[in-house]
Amino acid sequence: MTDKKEKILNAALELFADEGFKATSTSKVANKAGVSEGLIFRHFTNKEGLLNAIVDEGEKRVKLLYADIVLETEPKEVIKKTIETFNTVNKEPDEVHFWKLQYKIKWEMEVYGEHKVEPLQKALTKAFEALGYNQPEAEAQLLLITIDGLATRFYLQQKGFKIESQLELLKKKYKV
Amino acid sequence: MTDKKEKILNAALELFADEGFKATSTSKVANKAGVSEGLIFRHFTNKEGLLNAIVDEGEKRVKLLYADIVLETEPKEVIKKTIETFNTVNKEPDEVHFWKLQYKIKWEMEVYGEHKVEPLQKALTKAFEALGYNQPEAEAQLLLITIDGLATRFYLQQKGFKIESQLELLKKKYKV
Amino acid sequence: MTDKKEKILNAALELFADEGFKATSTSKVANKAGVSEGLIFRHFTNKEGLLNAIVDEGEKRVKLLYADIVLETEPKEVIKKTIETFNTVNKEPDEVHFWKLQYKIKWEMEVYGEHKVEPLQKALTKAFEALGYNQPEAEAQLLLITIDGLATRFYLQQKGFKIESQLELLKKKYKV
Amino acid sequence: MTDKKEKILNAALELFADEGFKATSTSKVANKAGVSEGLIFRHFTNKEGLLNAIVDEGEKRVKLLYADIVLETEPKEVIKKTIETFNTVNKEPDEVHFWKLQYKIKWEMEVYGEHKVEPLQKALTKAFEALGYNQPEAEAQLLLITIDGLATRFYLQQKGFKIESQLELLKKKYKV
DNA sequence: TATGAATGAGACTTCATTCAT
DNA sequence: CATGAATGAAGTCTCATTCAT
Repeated sequence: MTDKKEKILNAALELFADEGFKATSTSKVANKAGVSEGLIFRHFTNKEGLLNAIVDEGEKRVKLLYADIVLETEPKEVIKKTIETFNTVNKEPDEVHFWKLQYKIKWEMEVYGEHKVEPLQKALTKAFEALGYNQPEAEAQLLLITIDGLATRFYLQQKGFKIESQLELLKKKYKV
Repeated sequence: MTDKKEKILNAALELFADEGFKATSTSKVANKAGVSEGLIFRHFTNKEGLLNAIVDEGEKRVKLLYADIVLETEPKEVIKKTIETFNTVNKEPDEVHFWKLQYKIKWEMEVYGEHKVEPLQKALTKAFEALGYNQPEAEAQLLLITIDGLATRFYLQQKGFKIESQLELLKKKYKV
Repeated sequence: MTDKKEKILNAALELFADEGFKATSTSKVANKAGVSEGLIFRHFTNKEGLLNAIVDEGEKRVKLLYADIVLETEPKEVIKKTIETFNTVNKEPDEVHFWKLQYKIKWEMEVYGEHKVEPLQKALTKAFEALGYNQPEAEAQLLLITIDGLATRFYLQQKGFKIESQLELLKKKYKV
Repeated sequence: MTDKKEKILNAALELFADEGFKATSTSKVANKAGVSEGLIFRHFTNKEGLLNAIVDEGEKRVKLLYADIVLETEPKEVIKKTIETFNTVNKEPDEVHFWKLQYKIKWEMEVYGEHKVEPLQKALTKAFEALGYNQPEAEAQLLLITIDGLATRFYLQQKGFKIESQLELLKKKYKV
């Protein structure tokens, strides 16, 4: 990957995340990347190709993120790690743009990457089952949705919203 | 409100909700409304004015929706109604576009209409307090966020996502 | 048809004929027509739509041109008129661009409007048959191709090429 | 001539012939030739240089083609060979692209390489003179134009167009 | 009130060409 | 000789907005 290609990717990530895909012009991306507009198309074919490159790159990160949790055998640990992972990772300053983009895309493109979460959801279901919950599958889904909701808030209005205390409350509720 | 003005409003609501604000051209709106493009500007000044008209109209509906809950005095009833309101209202076929738009706007415009929920959040806080929860404020926020997350899933229309059973599970958890 | 729409059509006809379809930019057309570039697309959707509008308009003229010949009953007159029509009509100053474009398009788009000439070819075939030619169909085709070739020369290099004398020679050969 | 230079030439010939000069991008040529785009410019300076190289190369072939005819002394043979040459040569599968390109260029660049045909035209004029035709020069021109017209049809590939029978008919007309 | 022709800015994209390696 | 990254100008097209009627 050349230096300029990377610069395009980074500029696009930040702009797409902040202003949305449609609202970000390729010229704005080129400008921010310090690159000619044409280069975007030489490297990514399309504006959409640029988006895909970012999303694909993200897919990898998500898998990496879940890998650790999925391998966990202790039920309570699975739940705890699920909650904590989101607390720590999503806030890495470098990654905020990336995650914000993931959320933005859900709405702008109406693509909900369900398949990405599936392994995690299965691990959680097993954990709730082991812990004797009545509807383990529904519990797993509800927990993920709740965390998703928390992340949504976090990315939309960082000012004043303390995600940590909410995650602590969650942990108490699940006794993990 | 004239007949044509209303038609514009409805067409815009549907298109903004389905394709997003930026991605919807005024000509598409005019087309769908069966109206000349110029008329949009006579009635709403500009494209953003059209969006505002829709959002303002929605503000009223939201207040109406909460009015009932906020007046409730029985703590458990407050929680129960909060959960149920979302179950019933958001699914009225005619209103789906409206609510979907609300969610889309949150991301596209990064405007989170927190003030709209404030009265509801206060009522919930009081309810949790009355029921002896340790962190009533955080509890209220968490519940609203969870419901928000459920609604998000619902509007993104994941096939097979049964919001009712999730809401039932929620009610069990809160024993309401 | 509004004034400006007509101006676009005329400018495009002239430019397409002189420089070719691909080599003529829509901005050049707009410029020559004294019109904003966007108007081209409002009226014709596409650059290709603009071309089609011109070609369609031409289709009508071609039919009109043949109408007279096709109705002729005297065999020799059919042949004579076929030759003469091309001599007179194609040279009407206003029409030169139009006919040149027709020839250019044959090559640039590789569309040979065979169907347009069919009625004329049939009339010619009948005429050659009546006059006792051995291969009337082939004769008809050959005559049309020859005239086509003459027109080609005429439009490509007006300077010095005397189409009239060639057409006179043709008439002598067919004794009409 | 290096291997790669030749490959560029061949790719360009085919593409220019099929899609036209303007419509063929240098990148398409490079792609088809299996060569880097830059190499085109090292070898041919610019896109037009590439076209010229092809045309020049063709000039030689044309001269070669006519050489035989021009040297012929028997008048009827001159005419016969003129007609037959086009029948045989233009259809050599490998050469179709080359000849098609010649015709395309006539229209796209409005360059009619009259000088190329001059020696042939002179030879034909002399032949018609010897055979006692009234307007030998005009006859020579008309014959060439007719053959040109036939070739045009042939290269535009009208399905069902049998150039051979047309050329046979021509030969009968000239009694050769 | 309502239309629809018209505009100008800017969007995405293509492309011939240059240049460091 | 050969590559491929990079550029800048230009091309097609979209769109919010204006305005005469």
